[in-house]
Amino acid sequence: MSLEGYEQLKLENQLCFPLYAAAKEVVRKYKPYLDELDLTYTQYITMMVLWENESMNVKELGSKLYLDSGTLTPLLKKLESKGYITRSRCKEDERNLIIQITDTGDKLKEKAAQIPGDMTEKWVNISEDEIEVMYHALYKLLSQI
Amino acid sequence: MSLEGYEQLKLENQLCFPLYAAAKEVVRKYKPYLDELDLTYTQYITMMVLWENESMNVKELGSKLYLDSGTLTPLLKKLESKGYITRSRCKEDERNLIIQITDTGDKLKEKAAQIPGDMTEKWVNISEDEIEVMYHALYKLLSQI
DNA sequence: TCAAAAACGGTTGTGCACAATTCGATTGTT
DNA sequence: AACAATCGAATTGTGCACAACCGTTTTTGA
Repeated sequence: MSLEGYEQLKLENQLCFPLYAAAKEVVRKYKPYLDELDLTYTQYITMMVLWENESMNVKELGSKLYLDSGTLTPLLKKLESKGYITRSRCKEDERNLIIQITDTGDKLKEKAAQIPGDMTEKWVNISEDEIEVMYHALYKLLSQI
Repeated sequence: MSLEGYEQLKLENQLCFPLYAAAKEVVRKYKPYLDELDLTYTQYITMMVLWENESMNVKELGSKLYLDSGTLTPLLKKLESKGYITRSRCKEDERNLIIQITDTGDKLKEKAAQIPGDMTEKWVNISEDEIEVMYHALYKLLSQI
């Protein structure tokens, strides 16, 4: 151990590290619930966008999810093979791939509806105020990209 | 679109999603700085633990980083091949693998020392109070695992 | 004492993430 | 009309993350 100092390089003095670790842990907590829907977390948030918008192209989906085609292309092919969505080229502009939710995919919404409630029960000890502050700070951070 | 409702299933009503997305974006912001050290973000936080503790086994490292051997084993082999650490079995208990930082690895600390400062400049618009609240809420969340 | 259990790290397989590049379709400009 | 630039998605390659399982070493307890 060389002398002292370098306080700023300690894990405990970073905000970024608990952000990174907590995000992973929260995703992990979702797993048992999502297993029942045969969805991963990333597939789940993709379905969330599609439950609100029956039809979107990959670009729009990516901008809402902060994901690019390198992540979405294989993921969407998996959702298609599960029968939850369809993938088809746009007639007016063949560059666009139109993602549409199927009836099967839409029905999943009913089973998924209880998940957010089950999950918030896990955020014990974290007050409404804290959640509010975090929500706004995180979106501020996301807006700066 | 089936009727209305399902408010809880909207992306914008989730705390988990901005947490997941912001964590990724922050890691991405580190990349240009870490490229200069030939480190990825996960390798960087691993080195941070080792800059504070010259010698640790994989288990201890994992519990500090919230990572398991499936992630750490290949990562540590890469750090070894870069010459930043050494890997050797513990004589007293052959089950343990001792990770030790090398002189080269320790020197990296000097170059890394400016990164936290460079990064905090990017958290513009987020107040000290908000950072404080987030820090404690995230660790509360991590403690509940 | 000695077999069962636990601990530790490694391996395998799946699924993201993301940078960089490629490819075909479309648009803008001359 | 022609062609360069742009756009949207796909592809390639690297590096996590994590569950599930395995092999070896150590500890435990009947």
